Amino acid sequence: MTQVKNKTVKLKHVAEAAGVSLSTASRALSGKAVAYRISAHTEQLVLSAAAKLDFYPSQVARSFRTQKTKLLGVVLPDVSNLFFSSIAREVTTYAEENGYSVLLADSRESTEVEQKLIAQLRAREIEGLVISPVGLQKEHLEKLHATNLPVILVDRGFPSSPLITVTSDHRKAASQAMKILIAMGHRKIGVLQGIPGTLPNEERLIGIREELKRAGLPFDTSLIKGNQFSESSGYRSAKQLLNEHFDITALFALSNQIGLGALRVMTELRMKIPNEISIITFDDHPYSEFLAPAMTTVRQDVKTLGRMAAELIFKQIKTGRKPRKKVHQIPVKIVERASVFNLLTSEKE
Amino acid sequence: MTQVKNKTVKLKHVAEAAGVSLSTASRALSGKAVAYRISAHTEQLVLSAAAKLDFYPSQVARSFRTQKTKLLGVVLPDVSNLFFSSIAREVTTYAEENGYSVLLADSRESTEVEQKLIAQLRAREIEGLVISPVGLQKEHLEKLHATNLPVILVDRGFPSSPLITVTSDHRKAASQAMKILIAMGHRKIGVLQGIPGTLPNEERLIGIREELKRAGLPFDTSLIKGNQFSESSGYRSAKQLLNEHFDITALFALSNQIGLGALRVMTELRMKIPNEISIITFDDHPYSEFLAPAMTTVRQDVKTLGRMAAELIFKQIKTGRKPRKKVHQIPVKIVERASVFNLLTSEKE
DNA sequence: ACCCTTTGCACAATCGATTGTGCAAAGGGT
DNA sequence: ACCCTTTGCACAATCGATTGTGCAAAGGGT
Repeated sequence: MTQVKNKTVKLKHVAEAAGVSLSTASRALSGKAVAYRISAHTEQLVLSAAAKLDFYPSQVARSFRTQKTKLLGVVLPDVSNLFFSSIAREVTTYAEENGYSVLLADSRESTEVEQKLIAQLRAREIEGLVISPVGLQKEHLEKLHATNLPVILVDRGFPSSPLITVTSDHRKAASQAMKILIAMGHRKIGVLQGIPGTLPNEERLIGIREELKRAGLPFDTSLIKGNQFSESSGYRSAKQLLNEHFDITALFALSNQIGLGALRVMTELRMKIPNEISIITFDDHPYSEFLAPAMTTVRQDVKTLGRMAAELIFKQIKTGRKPRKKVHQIPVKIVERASVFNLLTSEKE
Repeated sequence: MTQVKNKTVKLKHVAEAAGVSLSTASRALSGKAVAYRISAHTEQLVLSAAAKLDFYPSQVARSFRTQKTKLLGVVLPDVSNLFFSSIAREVTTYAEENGYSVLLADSRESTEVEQKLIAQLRAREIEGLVISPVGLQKEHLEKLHATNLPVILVDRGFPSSPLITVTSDHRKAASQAMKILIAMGHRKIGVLQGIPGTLPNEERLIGIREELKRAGLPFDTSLIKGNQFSESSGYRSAKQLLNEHFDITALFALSNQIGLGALRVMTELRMKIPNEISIITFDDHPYSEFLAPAMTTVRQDVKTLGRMAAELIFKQIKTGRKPRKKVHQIPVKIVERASVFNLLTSEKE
């Protein structure tokens, strides 16, 4: 359907121009000429008429008739965060390659708007949903899942849920980061957490606890602060932690935004990293290596996260079957740079 | 239309359950009870039947009938770049508030895929398009514009085109940045440009030239390198520039990604910023102030860019009239930090 | 009691494509 | 020459909502 100055060319016009019926025009245009024994000659008539009229079929009429929208929903808590926008990019690119379009929505870390957005997307009859949910409630998602709408969760999942999830190996990631800190002699490590109760946060805490235990160190919950994966939460909790525990030597920030908040505190307090305080932060970033000092980070394989989510959703859309494997864990990589001080080899301040 | 285990509840079922006709059910549900004199009692019957059946109307059927999709297309050259993802966020949020959904597409800086994506979006009958085009070709966009589809360009526009554009005041921005460099005593300034021929790039070059002229300095085109707004282009051109001009004291990077490439060159060459080389880069970033050293940047008001694009597109969709003003220029702000060396007050190396 | 207006809803067309089916004409075999 | 198969297309139903219009019943005025 091409709109030229309020006049829309429809299949009817193509059929008339080619001197054939609607059905013949439709079949010729959708490459079904052979299957329906349209002669090569009529096929050409239709194709050239369509080309001349600059016709393209209305997707909404087609969707309506075929009951397939070729629409994929993508819901993210913050599209402007590199972590999520990278996932969005992978998924949209993959979708486009498969002839699907992506409806993108931003839940702003609110379960309430998340639910509204999902309702909107369902009304639009998306064929699948890729979502990084806020992660505190799962009922609305499990209901969706039970409905047979293909749903893939990215990053934030739920323990022992039937929902299919693609996420990093948070536990191992956190434990490895802690291992580095401990190996460098750090004993009192503040944790700047994200949203308590969300899977990434809890898994990371488990990893942290495991590593502390392995080193024979106590798991002191007063060293864990924060309630959002945001810069402001990181800022507040870093400040509070440094206030309450004068002898903290290292901070572990559980997201890039939280890390940013911690950095702000350090500049305000004129605390030198790593000499006065060591930092490791979750999520690598192009800028990480150019920070003062270069930041040691936990790099999630965001490309693979996005790509696997895309692959899983399309497999499900095509086969109509849910994958057996519930949780797909992607390995992470610690990128060691210069933000961790070695308390053992260096002289202490 | 609610799907529960392959069974879809349609308006028909609601009407039957309420014991009314399709038309009455439709009108009761869309709040037209009063206008069509549906009694409060029947209205209630319909509403509770719909609630009980968990009915919601099929947007595709509705779109098909009303010829309104309530769909907005957004096309960006790189969704994962903070500059663009921030625009995406503003536009999607605004769209959602207005009952519209956003179809997001990523052109990967290719005019060819941009055209394909636009064709896809048109086939889906979007009611408006917000696009940051690649910026080298405009014919396909002007054709769209002539078609009466509301189109708003963001960031990259075209000189003397009927297309409505929201963009920063690139000329003034670049000129102010140059003014700072010149005031600090820099005379030989390398420019790491983006895609030549695109409006932001050309406007920035004009601003640069104007400021040089004002200062009585020559505009040396051999000091301008680069062909993409990407990190790799920034890397290559910074390297080349430093090779060919041993006496360059400052670099002006025309995008955040380009700046990243320049930073990489400096670490490889172990050149100290700002002592050995000064840098100003376009586009501010949360990390900019924590870089080594804190980066002086040109901060585009990306929220306003996105918001104004959203406002303009919806005004156009609602009124059906194109705004008279073609180019909406948003002021920028220079954020002075520590990446520019003052050659005049400090001793020279 | 009669007529006119208002109330309260139902009928049926419609949006633009896709697709199962049917039928005439052409072709082919004996 | 007759019959059967194949070729090549057209007819008409259909997807699920919205909306202009019409009509019976109720109400109201004199």
